[in-house]
Amino acid sequence: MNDVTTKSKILTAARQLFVENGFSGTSMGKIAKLAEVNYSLLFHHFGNKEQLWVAVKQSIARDAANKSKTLPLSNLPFKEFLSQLMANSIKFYRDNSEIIRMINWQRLEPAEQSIGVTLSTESNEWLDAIKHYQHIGNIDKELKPEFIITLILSIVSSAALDPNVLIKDKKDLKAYVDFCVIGLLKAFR
Amino acid sequence: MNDVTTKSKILTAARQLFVENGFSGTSMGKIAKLAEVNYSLLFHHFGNKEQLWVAVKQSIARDAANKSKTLPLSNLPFKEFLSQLMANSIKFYRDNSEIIRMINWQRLEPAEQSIGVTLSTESNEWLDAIKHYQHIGNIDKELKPEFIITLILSIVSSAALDPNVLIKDKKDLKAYVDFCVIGLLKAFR
DNA sequence: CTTAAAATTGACTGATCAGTCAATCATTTT
DNA sequence: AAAATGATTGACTGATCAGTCAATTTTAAG
Repeated sequence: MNDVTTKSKILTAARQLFVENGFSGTSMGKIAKLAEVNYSLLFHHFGNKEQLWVAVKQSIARDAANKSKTLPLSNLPFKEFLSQLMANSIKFYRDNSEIIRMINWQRLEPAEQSIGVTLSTESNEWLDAIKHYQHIGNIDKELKPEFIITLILSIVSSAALDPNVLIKDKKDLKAYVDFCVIGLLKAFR
Repeated sequence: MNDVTTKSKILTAARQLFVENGFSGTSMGKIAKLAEVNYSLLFHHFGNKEQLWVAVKQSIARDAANKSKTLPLSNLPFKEFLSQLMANSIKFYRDNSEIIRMINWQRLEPAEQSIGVTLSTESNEWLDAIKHYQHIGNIDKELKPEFIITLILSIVSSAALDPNVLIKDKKDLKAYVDFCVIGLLKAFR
């Protein structure tokens, strides 16, 4: 029953290699070697490569779920709310590059079953927060909350994920976030 | 000298498979089979797998360059300019999903040399257009043109690329683009 | 202590992988 | 017509791939 150790050693190694090289770029042999574990044990503990891939995705998703809480409190002034929302989201993306890579692999590689890694299951909470700020007059009530969320999310994800030529260091990023917050305030009023 | 036909048959097949499955997800054998060409000919015409991969990237980049022109004319009213810019860009992304997939493969898979497929080399023209609209008073002169471009680009790329739960059909997209244009007009003033 | 169950090992399979090579075929040059 | 050049073929290599299996060791239960 050294099972926990061995199984988790395999999972850790698989996670690292799958995140780095994707499904078809990773071989069971390399996973076994990295985990310092007999090759056959991978199949004993996980069945086959695809089941191991699924297990890795679930493991990453579980970790991500525990670290979420990107949404600030709705009793903040709207400007602060926006500012924190963007900062939190960008930090979340930055801190969870594993998930990001995994999501991107999942998008590109032939989809067996896309259950597993996803982002922003908290959409409903976002919607509620937006509606709240519409109700107290910070956001034009004519604007569709779905559009507002989509807009914010696309800004945030690009800022955090895309390697941007125009925004190089952290100072630039901070300035850019401020620029966006001020712009969004005007846009939504 | 049936070279043109054979070589291009290989390139076409390779392009399809590389775009679908990436570098390590594609085998030379499958390319040969799809191209209906002798296996050894791939090496005779392209050297090895990586050189074929590079050739495919160049081929895609070349095609994309010919189809660019996403930038509207700067003598349009700013609102029309923004509107057309977003529509053109989204259409460009939609029409060139091959390039998009290739860029994403390139981002994920171990980078040998990232020459080849890239987007928005026209950044300078974008900058000039923004500065022009700042000069004639449509955009606040205090705002950094780089930030403005980054913002527009991130909105556009997300709208075109990310599978969005909240925006399903073309009507939604059109409405969303209008929403963004109006918002950006207010934000930049 | 005995026995059953689980963990671990190493040897093995057949398929596929990228790449080579000498021989043949087709075309062009001289 | 002869020679040279390039295109094409098929047979081959050694490495790696995912996966199997029987035998052995370790651990847990009665």
